[in-house]
Amino acid sequence: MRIVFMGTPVFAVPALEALIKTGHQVSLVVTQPDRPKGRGGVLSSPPVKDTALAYGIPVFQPVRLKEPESVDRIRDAAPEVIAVAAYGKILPREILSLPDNGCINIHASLLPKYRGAAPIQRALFNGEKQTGITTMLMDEGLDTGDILLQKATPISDTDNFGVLYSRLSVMGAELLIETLALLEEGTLPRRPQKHEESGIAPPLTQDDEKISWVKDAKAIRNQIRALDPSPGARTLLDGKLLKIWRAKEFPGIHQGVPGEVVGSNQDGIIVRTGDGAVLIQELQLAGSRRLPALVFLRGHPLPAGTILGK
RNA sequence: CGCGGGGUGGAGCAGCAGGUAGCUCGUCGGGCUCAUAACCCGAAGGUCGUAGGUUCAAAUCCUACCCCCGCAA
Repeated sequence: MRIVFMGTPVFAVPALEALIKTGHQVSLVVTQPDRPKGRGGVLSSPPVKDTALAYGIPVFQPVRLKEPESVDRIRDAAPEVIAVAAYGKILPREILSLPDNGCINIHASLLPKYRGAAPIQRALFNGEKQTGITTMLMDEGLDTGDILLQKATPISDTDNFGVLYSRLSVMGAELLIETLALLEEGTLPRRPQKHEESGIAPPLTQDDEKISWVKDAKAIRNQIRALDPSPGARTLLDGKLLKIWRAKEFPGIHQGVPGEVVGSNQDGIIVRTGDGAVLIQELQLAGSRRLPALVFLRGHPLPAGTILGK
């Protein structure tokens, strides 16, 4: 089919590549404008743009989608369907109504749960046992469109944000291809969401990154892995920023107050929480790199009684 | 020129009011132990990111550059 693809971060790259390799005609790639990134604010292009250019596909980076010029540019690409993956903006009605077959979005959750910007992180935060990918026919709401296809994946103990993100990214690409195949066959199912069962996955804030040691061990551990490898769960050591990258629950500890280092073993540093304890296995002090706990301890002794978070 | 921290033996750190470097771990050799991620004794290993400069003398002061990292966007 002739397709306009809209997407921005690395999550969307496998989907774009899958479209190309499956033989669809991607006539235009729409992505966010280049933005200053990182130290020094160097202008950098979205991953999807780099991919599109590598395949010689025209790229369009509108500041405002609603502008008539933006709409015209996309209309000129004559899409039979618009495929959207983590584009980063709500699509206005003008765009939604352009293709005959509508706009199909890849969303990284089993809708109607976890609508919104951070479905993967929120699912991890909440300790979900599974999540998945939904393709849906977009409407003007926030991830409220009719569901086309869904595919679930279990969340394992070793999954963190990075791992789950890339897994879902690939799953999303596969499900998009499948969705388009059924669309072409005319056998694509479609069902409205059960809105009464919906839930929102709002973007992460700095508060979400801060570890509250009075929470229970399981919640803290889930928070830590929801933020690995970016942006990291943070606490303080001696007033300095300390990021905790990897931890697990450590049962059998009853002494100490929340946030107190109660000891260490060959596997990590044991910290008391509001309920139970966690074993910190990987961490990073501001200015330094992330280190396995034991290596960290060589240069930064953490005697029992040290209180994290201040 | 967005703000800031840092580059020291294999690893993580200290030393930085200037006088050729120290700690923990690891490595190698030896000892002790039923045993050990334990302990004891000994050893190897560093042109202190790079290039200049100041000085009788620089890891320690100055300049430029490279690289790593945190924040903010």
